[in-house]
Amino acid sequence: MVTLRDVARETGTSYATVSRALNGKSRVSPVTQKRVLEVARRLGYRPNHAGRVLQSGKTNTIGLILPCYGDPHHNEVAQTIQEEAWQRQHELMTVSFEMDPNRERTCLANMLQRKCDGVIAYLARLTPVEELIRRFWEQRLPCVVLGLPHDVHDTPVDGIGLDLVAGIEQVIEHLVGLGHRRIAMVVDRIASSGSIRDRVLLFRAGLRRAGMQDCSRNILFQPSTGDTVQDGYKSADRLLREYPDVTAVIAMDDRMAAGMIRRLYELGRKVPDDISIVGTDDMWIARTLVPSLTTIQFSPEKIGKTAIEIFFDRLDRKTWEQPKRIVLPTTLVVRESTGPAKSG
Amino acid sequence: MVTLRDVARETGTSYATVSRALNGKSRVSPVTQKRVLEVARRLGYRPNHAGRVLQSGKTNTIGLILPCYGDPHHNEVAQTIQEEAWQRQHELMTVSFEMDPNRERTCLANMLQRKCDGVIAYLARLTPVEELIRRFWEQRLPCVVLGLPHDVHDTPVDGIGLDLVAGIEQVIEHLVGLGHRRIAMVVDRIASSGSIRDRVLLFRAGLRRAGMQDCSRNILFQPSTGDTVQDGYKSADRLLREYPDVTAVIAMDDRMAAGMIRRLYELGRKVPDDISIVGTDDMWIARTLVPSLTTIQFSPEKIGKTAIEIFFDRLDRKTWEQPKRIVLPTTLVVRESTGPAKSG
DNA sequence: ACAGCAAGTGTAAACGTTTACGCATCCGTT
DNA sequence: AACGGATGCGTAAACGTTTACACTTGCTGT
Repeated sequence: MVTLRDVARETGTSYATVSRALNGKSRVSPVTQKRVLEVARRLGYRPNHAGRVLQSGKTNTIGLILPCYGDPHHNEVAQTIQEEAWQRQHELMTVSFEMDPNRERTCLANMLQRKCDGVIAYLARLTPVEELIRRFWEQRLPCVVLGLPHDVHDTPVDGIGLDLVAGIEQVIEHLVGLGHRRIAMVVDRIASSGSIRDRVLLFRAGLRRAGMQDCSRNILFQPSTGDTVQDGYKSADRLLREYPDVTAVIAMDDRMAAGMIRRLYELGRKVPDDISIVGTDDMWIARTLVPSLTTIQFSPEKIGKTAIEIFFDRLDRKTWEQPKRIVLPTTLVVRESTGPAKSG
Repeated sequence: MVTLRDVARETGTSYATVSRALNGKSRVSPVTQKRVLEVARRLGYRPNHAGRVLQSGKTNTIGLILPCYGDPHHNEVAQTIQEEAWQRQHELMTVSFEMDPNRERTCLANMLQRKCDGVIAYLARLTPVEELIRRFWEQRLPCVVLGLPHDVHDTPVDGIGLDLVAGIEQVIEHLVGLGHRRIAMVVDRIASSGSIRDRVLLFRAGLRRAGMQDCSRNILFQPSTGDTVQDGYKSADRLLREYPDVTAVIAMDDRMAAGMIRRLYELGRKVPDDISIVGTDDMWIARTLVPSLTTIQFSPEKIGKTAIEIFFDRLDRKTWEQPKRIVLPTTLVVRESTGPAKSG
């Protein structure tokens, strides 16, 4: 491994000068600088990250914590964040806890060891990691939680929520307008995102508000196999068996909807003629499926950009008085998978 | 920030003892250890990663470099790698260069600063980063390249390739057996994976071997929008216009195939009745689409596990004589998107 | 009773950087 | 001619760890 000292020896200067020449923050004579740069390149010098971090306290790295690789919506958010981070000369490093609460804790704890300057995270649930979250705040480390569930108004943490109230309201309105009266929601038992629990609650509230009874029975909990599509596939069978009179379904996300549509197709049920399906997240697949999916859209760009904004605001030590909470709007995108309720 | 010294002061010992107590590698009296652990917990001590790395030279982290978040196949591989890494007490940190050759270089260069113990990487092309790759080898840092293109037999690097020769052979055989004589391949102009170029070459060779003429015209290069599905969507229009007599298409990957199928559906063309489509990668979407996709399957588990195996083999300084190259088999999964060629 | 050994702990050095401080040197001004 | 300031660079300290080494105990075996 080539160090500053090696470069210094070869150049005939002190290693302080080499450091200065390479960083360009302090004054060095042009002649020396040129020589240093040349020697450094020739020797293949790379600054040691650990040494640099230890000294400067800055990693120039943002940690992104995801519940799983493979959620297209999260990936799109990651992409935006990556883009913004890159523009501000920061690196993005992503870790996934694969829906394992254990690993979720570990990931957060790891980040507290100063592996990065702060964190942006989708978390499954907040309460089990609240203590860790508090640490971030106390140590003045930026921590932005995405898809913030409603049950954590007291934890001191920045977050970006989604206006699910409005979103679900719109869906129900849309479906009711199409004549649907018996609507169900299909959900993974191990929810990938913290907001799933909220979705269930809000769905119930929405149904009640729309004047439908028997709301509590309208949630189909599908045991999770770890493969959301598969869960959707299986839930279609259960739906037909256990909720035979339902005419419209809201799926936890678009992957689940995709699995359901596939199974319904195999079983000879037509979407939306026999049953209407609404997805969530507006993943790329929603536009592509046949039929294309009616879905609740959250703008990944907006989420990513807002997250980065809050992050760098904190990083620049602006203020640490109050947690920032931003709620982003949702849009219902109507496509082919919803239609008039089957009469009868 | 709480350091070893803080804990030592509070415990009334030296910081060396604290370190020993916490790591448990050296002998400490049970009494002291217990007290140290308790104080450490009370103060909320977290070992500083940079300090630890600087001293020990070990990061216990594997770097995973991907061309983009959002490729489902890569994500599945990432998942397996994550799993294996976790079992061996290593963390996985993922970075994506979003198909930007510039960032690709930067990512690799960053990893050379010892941010992690080594790297597993999908690279777009090897030649532009060959110099960096060589550095890994020289510094005895594990570097496993996935989806290894065929043109880099001389670079000293470990790699896992896929038996595309056999894969494409099988596809052509399958299609020819169904009576197809005019087959095209559709490809992104900016290929996401290094092996795309190979796929094109091997496809041509395969056609030639199968006795078809005019092979050179059978590749449709679709300018990339960065959204592979969109590219597939657009390429369907071009295909019908520019290659009207083609009866079967091999798509660069399943997302592209999905886009094509969607567009063909909108244009009233039936798959596979009017045109057969073959995908690549066997992403989750392949099983879910209507019609489900005939596709070339690479086992993500196998790729991930093999990569990890090679990685840790290197890490334990076994041998550094020769690059390891492993070629994994491919399987053709026949589903609904291919059928008999339309006669006439 | 004393050598020898093991267990437990403290001291100090190292890992590779950045940067405050201080010392030369050089130039321009009086 | 002498002085002041700017410029360039070397010295040293610091960041938080781990660990080799040495030192004190207390114990065993002769």
